[in-house]
Amino acid sequence: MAEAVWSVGKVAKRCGINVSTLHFYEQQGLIHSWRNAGNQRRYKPEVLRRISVIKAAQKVGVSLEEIKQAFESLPNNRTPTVEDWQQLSKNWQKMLDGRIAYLQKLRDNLAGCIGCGCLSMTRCPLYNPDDKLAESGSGAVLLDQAEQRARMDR
Amino acid sequence: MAEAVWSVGKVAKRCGINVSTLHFYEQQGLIHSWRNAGNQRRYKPEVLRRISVIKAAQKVGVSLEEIKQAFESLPNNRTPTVEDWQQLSKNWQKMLDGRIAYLQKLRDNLAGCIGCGCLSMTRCPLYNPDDKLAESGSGAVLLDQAEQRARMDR
DNA sequence: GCTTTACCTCAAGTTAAGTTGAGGTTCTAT
DNA sequence: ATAGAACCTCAACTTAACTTGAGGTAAAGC
Repeated sequence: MAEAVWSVGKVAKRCGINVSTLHFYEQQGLIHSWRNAGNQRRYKPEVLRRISVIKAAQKVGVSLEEIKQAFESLPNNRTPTVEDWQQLSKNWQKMLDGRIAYLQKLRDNLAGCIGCGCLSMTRCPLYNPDDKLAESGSGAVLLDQAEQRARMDR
Repeated sequence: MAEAVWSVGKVAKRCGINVSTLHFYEQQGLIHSWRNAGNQRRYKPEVLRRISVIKAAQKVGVSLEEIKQAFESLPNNRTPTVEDWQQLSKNWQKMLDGRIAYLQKLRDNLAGCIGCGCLSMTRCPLYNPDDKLAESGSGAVLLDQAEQRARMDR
């Protein structure tokens, strides 16, 4: 069975990150520890889950700041329960769905667009400087905005 | 019809970016210009396409370095043809497909994982420190790696 | 008991991707 | 022909996310 208390070095090794990164995350309020008699950091196994989530999130481009905010929904007075984590998971899924949708649209538009040779500033979705795809969420947004631009340019 | 030559300010405005960013991109070798008699930058309309691609790529987390490498497949002695851009588009699509696959796996694993409460270091995909999902591309990679870890841990 | 390894703090350095500012020149519009 | 907008260079600053290093303490192994 796993021990209930982890040292900074153990956590670092298990997670494949540097000790300095753990110091840093703690300083940023992303993880927490207490100290032993000799002033060394001690962790609950819970920290491993947090770090996993941090790393997973970073891979998809979420900033530490956003991660921190997500973690604020977790209780800091007690160890998060399954339900606490499930709630966070739900929120993340929405975000992930959004990102997936964005990527898919981008891929599909690139196919028709990047190689089309049209060079029409007013029509080509790619030239749209301020598309809000990630937020807007549904439909042929790129094309809609291209239409709007075409109208404006007249 | 659009003029064949653009000033730095026009490009910046059209693309919704700062003039300083154009200077920066040029310095990084991502875009090119020539100078007029008064030493001011002049651009071919082609630059708009480049910037659109840069911006689109950045949104999905591609670094300028990677973008630069992708651009190196474009000819620098002549204006890129439709075929040149189509080739780049193809490469990007592979990359985008990879990222989409990664996000989908992540989302699905989060669903089963983040809220499961298992805390089993050896089994939980999320604890896998060095997953190479993005590169490996296919199959139940997360789970495979969790298996490997379980074996190693014995 | 002693040595080696792990840990501590705090300050400074690093990389990416820009931004800001000073000091000076060129365009453009009236 | 002149004012104001746009442009130029170069250096320094900014933010995120860490890393490195110095100088010192604690813990673990033999």
